[in-house]
Amino acid sequence: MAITLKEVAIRAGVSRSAVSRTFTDGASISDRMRRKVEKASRELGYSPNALASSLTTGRTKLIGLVSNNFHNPIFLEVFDLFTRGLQDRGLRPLLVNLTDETNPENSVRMLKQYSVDGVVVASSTLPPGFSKAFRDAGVPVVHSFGRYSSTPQVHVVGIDNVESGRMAARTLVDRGYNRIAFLGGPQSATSTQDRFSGFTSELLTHPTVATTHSFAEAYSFDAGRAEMGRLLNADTAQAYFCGDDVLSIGALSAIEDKGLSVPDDIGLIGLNNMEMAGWENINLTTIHQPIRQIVNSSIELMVAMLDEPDRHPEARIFPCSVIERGTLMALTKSAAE
Amino acid sequence: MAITLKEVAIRAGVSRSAVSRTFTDGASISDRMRRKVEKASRELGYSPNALASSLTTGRTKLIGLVSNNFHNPIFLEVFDLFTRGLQDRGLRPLLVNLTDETNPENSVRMLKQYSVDGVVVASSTLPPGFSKAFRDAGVPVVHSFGRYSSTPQVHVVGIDNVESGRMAARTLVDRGYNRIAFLGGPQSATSTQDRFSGFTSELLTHPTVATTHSFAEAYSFDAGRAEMGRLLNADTAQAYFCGDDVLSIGALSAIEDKGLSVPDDIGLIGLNNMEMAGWENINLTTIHQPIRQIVNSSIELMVAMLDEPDRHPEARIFPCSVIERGTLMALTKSAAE
DNA sequence: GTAGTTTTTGCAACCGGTTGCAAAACTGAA
DNA sequence: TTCAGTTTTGCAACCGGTTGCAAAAACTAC
Repeated sequence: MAITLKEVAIRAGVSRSAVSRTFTDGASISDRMRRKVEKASRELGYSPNALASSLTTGRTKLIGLVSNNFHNPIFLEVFDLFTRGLQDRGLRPLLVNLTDETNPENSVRMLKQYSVDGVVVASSTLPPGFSKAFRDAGVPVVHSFGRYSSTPQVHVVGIDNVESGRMAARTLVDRGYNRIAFLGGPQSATSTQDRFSGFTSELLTHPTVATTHSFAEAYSFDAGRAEMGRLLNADTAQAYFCGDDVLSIGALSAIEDKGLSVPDDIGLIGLNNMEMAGWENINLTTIHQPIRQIVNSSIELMVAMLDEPDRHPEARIFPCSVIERGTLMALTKSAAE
Repeated sequence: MAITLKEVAIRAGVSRSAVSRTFTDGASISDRMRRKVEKASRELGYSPNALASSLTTGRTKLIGLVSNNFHNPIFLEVFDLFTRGLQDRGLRPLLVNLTDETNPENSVRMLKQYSVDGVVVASSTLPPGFSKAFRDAGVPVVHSFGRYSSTPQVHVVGIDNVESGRMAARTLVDRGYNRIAFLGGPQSATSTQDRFSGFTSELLTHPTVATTHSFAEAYSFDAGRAEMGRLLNADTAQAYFCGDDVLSIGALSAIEDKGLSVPDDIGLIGLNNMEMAGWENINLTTIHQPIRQIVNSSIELMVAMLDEPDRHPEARIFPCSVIERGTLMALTKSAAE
């Protein structure tokens, strides 16, 4: 069906090697020969079979893009950035959806069968052990939005979630709130765990501040809305740190349903700074996570690893910052209440 | 580096064919032999190279998943459904992001180089000519969310966008609105064009109803918000049909910013019935597009085509229905004003 | 024109599998 | 035991490319 190198060789009246070399840059071939081959392949509509060549070169330019975050709209942007960034470098993302799958075995096997050159794990919820499984299988791997460690076993690019939790706690305390709560994503997510741990550790230095916590079932609008709906029946926190903007926005919706208002009745701080957070009628105070840098840096790291697979594992951590908007009460010197 | 069939053969003391046949179901091999081979491969950690085998079998189980809708959150669900559905059938999605790319040539070439077994174009904005390019290149293709035609040149699965436009117009007219407007997605999108054409054609039968139209720059919250922001300064429509829920929700936000209220000041009807549309504080009246069925049906069609590539092109069109919520004024017998 | 050097070319083996074919091994009936 | 029929096995060619190597061709300088 498709035109092969052999057919081009015959038509051009040259050896198969000559055709191959025409399409391999850096190969030794004369201009005259190259022109002959190019003419023939143009006439036949030939284009080389990337998979066949991968057999001998050992490179497929296939990159496994593994994720389980298919409900947080921020990940649509993440996929957009990843796919375009990879494409721009001639790499092809083989997408693996891990929803409902927690162990790496199957994905590792599958991606090895397809001889991917590397794997990007794009997930804020999978544990480090997950990406380690790829490393152990000899596949270059970078974990984007993964858990920060000072002694990384695997390349990690993201933010320091513990610090972001601290930052949120500090911000709430500075505003004078003294009954505050953590509304996290799924408890099994490493990002939730770390944000929570930073949040509570920071509060140890403020023993007068009362704190509670709960977890939404997923990083999604609806989960945030549902969880806040429940909390409003019982909880009495003055302000919440929501582990993600989607949770905040879902929560906001639940608060409005109850006829309460933000920030007058309840304060809210999110994390991510997604586009919607900036809308006038949402106007969410939030912690900015530099998605674009994280993705680009992950891609660069991946590309670097293709040349140097045994590169020493590295953690690339980007700083977060508080984006002041309108869902917290104004900064005050003294504690409120 | 990775274990090959040959090494397994040596270890098991059998021929290479025997190993190959062990991993090919339907192949003629005795139980005793199979056990020997399985033991050896287990010991070595062998798993067959899918790409090498594709060379002789002509099947890669790779499916190109081509889209340019990386800003409409509904597509995160679409990707979720596609990737899981394909995975469940042993197929691997090779994701192609077409943002900023309007001609099919490059994608066709690239996907042929990777010998994909088929291509799913998941886009409501690409013209039919785009998917035809794949068919012309001899690649099985199904266009999901594509333009309906009674004489399809290519397999199409989706809704009848023209009819959905008519449905929206009818709904608005029935509610008694007589100054109504169309707020579409990008004008270049086929779905926008068709919804608009259905909308206006329906209004031909209601000559007393005044109508205007405009187009957002993208199918995104922000584009809807921006466009409605502009319209509120000039336009005087009583109700809008927004070509997508994201536009409606963006528009809603702009309306609230102006201090106007829905449906008292302005009526709104969307399309898609995304999850957020059901939130109490949004409560959007909208036209339901059966995403899940469309995706599943697309996958089934794709699978069928793998066995029967020359299948006659088919259009699978799913019906839409109006979901009554709170952004239109109540049904009335007489025209309002 | 010759010898030495560099570039270009084709041969043939290889990448990691599959598969048609004929020989080998097994089966069961006579 | 023999023999036809069936199943299992290995050989060798093939899938569509790449690449080391040596021969051929093209330069270079004398």
